[in-house]
Order: sequence, then C-alpha cells, then structure tokens
Amino acid sequence: VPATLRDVARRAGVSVKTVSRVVNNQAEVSEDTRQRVLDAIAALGYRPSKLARGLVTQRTDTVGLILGDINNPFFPEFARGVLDVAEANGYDVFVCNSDGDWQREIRTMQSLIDHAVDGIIIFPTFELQNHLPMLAGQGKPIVAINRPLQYPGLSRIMIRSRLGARLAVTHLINKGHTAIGMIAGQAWPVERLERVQGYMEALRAHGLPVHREWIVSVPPVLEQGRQAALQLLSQYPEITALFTYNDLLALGAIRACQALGRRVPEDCAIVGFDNIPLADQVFPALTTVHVDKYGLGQLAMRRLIEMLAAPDGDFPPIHSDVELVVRQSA
Amino acid sequence: VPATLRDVARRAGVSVKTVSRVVNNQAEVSEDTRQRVLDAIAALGYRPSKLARGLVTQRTDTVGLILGDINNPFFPEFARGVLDVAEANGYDVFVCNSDGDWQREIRTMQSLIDHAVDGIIIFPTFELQNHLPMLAGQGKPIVAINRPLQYPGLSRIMIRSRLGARLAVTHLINKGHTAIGMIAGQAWPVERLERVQGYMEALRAHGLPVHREWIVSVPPVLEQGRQAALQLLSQYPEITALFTYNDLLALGAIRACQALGRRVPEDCAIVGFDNIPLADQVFPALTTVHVDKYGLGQLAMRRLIEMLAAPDGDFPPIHSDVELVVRQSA
DNA sequence: CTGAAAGCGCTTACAG
DNA sequence: CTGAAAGCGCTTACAG
Repeated sequence: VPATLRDVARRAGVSVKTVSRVVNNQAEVSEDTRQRVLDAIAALGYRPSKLARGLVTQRTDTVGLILGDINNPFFPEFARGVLDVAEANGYDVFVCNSDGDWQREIRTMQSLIDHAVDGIIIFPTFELQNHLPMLAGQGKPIVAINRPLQYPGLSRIMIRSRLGARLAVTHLINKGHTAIGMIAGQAWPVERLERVQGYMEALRAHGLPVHREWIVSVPPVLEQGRQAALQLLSQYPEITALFTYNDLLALGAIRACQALGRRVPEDCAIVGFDNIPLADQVFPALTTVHVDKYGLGQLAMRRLIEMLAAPDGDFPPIHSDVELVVRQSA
Repeated sequence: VPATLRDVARRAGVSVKTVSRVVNNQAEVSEDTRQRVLDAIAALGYRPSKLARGLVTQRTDTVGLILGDINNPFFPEFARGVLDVAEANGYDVFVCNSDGDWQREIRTMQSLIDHAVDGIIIFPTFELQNHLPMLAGQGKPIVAINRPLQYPGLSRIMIRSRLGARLAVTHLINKGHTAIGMIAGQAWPVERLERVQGYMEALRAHGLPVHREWIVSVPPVLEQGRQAALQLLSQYPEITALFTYNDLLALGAIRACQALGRRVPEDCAIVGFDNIPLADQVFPALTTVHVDKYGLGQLAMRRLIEMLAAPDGDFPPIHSDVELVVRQSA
C-alpha cells in the first residue's frame, strides 16, 4: 500500500500542508524542514496521486489524441510528434481512433472529458464541426488539424493541401501531360475538397480543361486506388497521368498500371500525397507531396501546452508547409 | 460548469446515495425514483467524474500501453488491436514509446501508475525484467509481450519467434541455399536470441555448418540493414541468401543487392520477419514470417481485462503462432 | 515559516 | 427501498 501525504507528514513531524508545499515547491519552507520532508518522501517512496490532485486542481497532466486510424501510415509519425513533446512536458496521452466516424468521435471526446483530460488534439471529421463548440464549451482547449473553425478555446493547424495539390499537378503538366485524372479521397470531405481544388487550379492556370468525369472519389486505401485507377484508365485510355489523394491510393494506381501493362511513369505518371515512410521503398519510388507529419504532431502538442498556459490567449492558426518530392513515378 | 451528483440529487429530490445507485445500477431502486433520477441526469447532462470515482474505487478504466516505437511499422497494428478491445470495454489507453530504453520504461511506468491506470501492457526490454516485479508489486496487473517472466500479477504473451526463424531458414535451404547469412537485430536481446537460435537450429537440422561471422547484429532499421548486407555480401561473396531479424532490415538488404548488382532472389534470396503492411508492396515483394500483430494486440488487452476481473486468477502464458509467407524475394 | 479546516465529486459500510 | 456520515488523497484560502 502506497504512502500518502499524511504518512509523509507524520514521519517528518510536520503538517500535511507543509509537505504539499515542498512537493509543489511553492512558498518558502525552511531548509531544515524541507530536508526532513524530502527524507521522509524518499524513505516512504511517496508519489503524489494525480487523481486526488486532479480532483481539486482540475488539471490531470493528461491529453487526448483522436486520429483517424493509427494504422494509416500517415498517423504514427504524427502521433510520435505529439507523444515526444507531451513526454518532455510531463503529459501522458490517451490515443484514440475515430475511423472518420463522427458519432464515435463524440463518444470518444466525451469519454476523454470524463477522464478530465486537460485538452484534446483531433483530426475532426466534417460532421463533427457542429458539435465541437459544445464540447469546447466544457472549457477544454482543443487543437484541430485541418478544419477551418474559429472560436475561443479552439486552435487550428492547417496543412497547405491545396498548394500541395497544385504543386503535384503542375509538375505533371510541366512533364508534358495534358490528360491528368484524379483519384480523390472520400473520408475527409474538406481535405478532399482542398486537394481537388488545387488540382483544378493547376489545370486552369495552364489553360487545360477540367473533365469532371476524370475525378473519381473512393475511400483512401490501396485496394480502392487499384480499382479506381483500373476503371479510370480503361474507360478513358487517353489519360496519361494520375494525381491521387494520398500515397496509399497511388500505390494502388501503380498496381493497376502493372495489371494493364502500362509502364510507370512512361505510359502513366503518378503523383501521390503525404510521403509516407515507404514511399521511397516501393517500385517505382513514389513522386509525392511531402507533409511534415512529425513536425505537425510536435506543433499541435506545443500549441496545446501554450493554450493551457494562457487560457485567454489569442492563438492564430498555424499553416504547415508542404513540398513536392520528385522520385520515379512521375 | 458541469453538474455533480449533488445537483442531480437535489433536482430529483432524493439523496446523493440514491443517485449513485442508479448511475451504477446497483441494488433495487423503485421504478418511480429511478425515472426521476434519470430525468434529472438527462436534464442536467450529468456525467460522473472518473477522477472522483477512481479516488475511492481505485479503478479508473484506463490502461497504459508501452511499446518500442509507434513509428516502427510493427506497432501500429498491435496498438490498434489493443485500442479496439479497450474501447469496446470502456477503457481509454495511454500510449507511450520506450525506444528500447529501460530507464525510460521505468519512468513511463511510474508516470502511468501515478495516473492510477488499472493495468499495463508492455514490450519490455531485457533490462527491465529486474525492475518489473517491483513495479508489479504496486498491484497493477501487467501483460508483457515476449519476455519469459513468471510471477503473480504478470501475464505473458509469447510470439513463436524461434519457430518463425526456423521456418524462414528451412525455406531457404529447401530452395537449395547452403550459404545463408543473417542480419540480426540489436535492440531487443531476447527476441534477437530467439531468432538467431531458430536460424542455427535450421542449419544444423540440415547438416549445414554455422558460420558465426555470417551473423551481423545492427539496430533493426532499414539503413542499417542496407549497410550490414553491403558489408556481409562484399566480405563473403559466397553467401547466396540472407535471413533478417525484421522486414525493415530485409528492405535494406534488397537495396544493398541492387547496389551490388545482385538480383533478388536469383543472386541473393532474402527472407524477412514480421510481415509489415507494405511487405507485399515493395519490389521484389518480401517473403517473410507473418506475425498476427493485430490479433496479438487484441489478445493482450483481453488478457488484461481478464486479470482485472480475477485478481487472483491463474493465467498461463499465451503463445502466438507465426506463418511463412512466400512471395518474390525468396 | 507553518498549520487546521473545508472541499474537490464520488463510493462504502452502516442504519433504518 | 432510501439516507446521513465518513473518507479516498490531495489543494486552497485563511490564520497566525
């Protein structure tokens, strides 16, 4: 049975309050007393209960991280960024998956709040945005990635996805492609919109027509990418290049090309998005838009800590840059 | 400001105890009273504080998960298994990385215990085992993956790594290889030992000599695999096949072969371990030993829940099977 | 520089 | 079927 503040106080021959003072080193305590208390703490192996402390201070040194799916190669790096900054600052973090389901997001946020987390970092779905203010009303600071929301207690970090899409498609155009299809995602509507807009902007900027039927939306996983590419390239054989919502879809598209006997990039160039860890390991190595996932995670957690330190502070959105990485597939 | 038990009691015109009873639906409460309480709860949006409850019951409905590195493609799938079972059973989970550093493991476990987690799931380093009993002494059930420890309060789940290594190397021998090198890991000594033993057993079982100098140990990441293979194949050009500690090292070895102008598998066959998600996406697709990472995670969390339900129960070790997956690289 | 009392929001015996 | 009291392990004003 672990020692309590009382036990320490008794052993050191001081009051509970005095022990509390040295544990949280607040106010002045005589050097002599302090040492006696410290000795008692060491002797008893005393550890303050975060539960008890949290009950009165409303701070638990915990945060919640809600992401789409830790299995999606985009997220582990992001999570690592969050976890590293959290650990360095004395926070433990609850990790949860939403799978893009807003009802599950709400249940999860509620559960985290029940545990009295200090704040939450989330990749919100589109539908969640109507519910976020209510949840934010609980007084918990929230950092939202990629959602153009704006109100007190919520801070946002935006990935420059539209820019990324423009870079990708412009690269294809510069390589001489004029018939460029797109395999768009389907799970995160706002993200999807951004990337589709970037795609269209690049085409228009070069006087190329937009063929709506060349844009197909599927869940952003490999197998769906394969099928979508198969369909697109069969139905519109004039297409010579593909821009995809993410790298997983791009990998699927490469498979489709192989099945169709189209060489990549000679017969069909492909550009992905995200630059997941193995993008440079596949064959052909993926040309893609790099997103600094680890840095983004760090940014998010640092921002949350800042918000915790200044509850009434003003926190402008942060925009995270992207970069085209040219490899073999385009 | 959120409602408390008291608020609910006041509104329903009953005592705090009665509200507590309906919240935890224990004992009999008259249907009439129960409904009044339920109405009050709904009206006030009351949510019980897990902190306050935990302080008295010593249960928080939280668990800690300590893994090597969420960025290592082995772990996200495992984590997903843990998280899914946890969520289905009302647990939230703290996720932490140890990077194979035992002092960090201890700090992390201590921090989790400070937060009063109900239990811990961990991939312990070799060095940690001396400290685990002490930590387990805190009365928290622990599920340890791949560590042959045995004492009350600790449950273990073992991956049949030695068997897996034997399968891999036997496959190479059956393909006609007699000069088989091994790139062993360096971070998790026990795991390493198991896989090296399996490698040697397979050789001996077929009357092949063990060349200790053909076994090289490096940190289990891609770049190290590349360098190790480069060195091994240059120094001992007679080697025609490589078995690696994990898939990351195997991917590195493939790179080395490409650099040396050796075709895979014709000039050098390669077998990895783990079957990470993109093992079938690389070129050549990796022949490897499949580990059911997701199932393992589920198993671990289920076991922890069982232990929580039966603190004095007897929990025999669980052995998780492996399977050779033959693709292109060997 | 130090301490006694109240309270954070629950549950647990103990009564009735 | 229902309730009053004590306590889980801390911190927060308030005194001295």
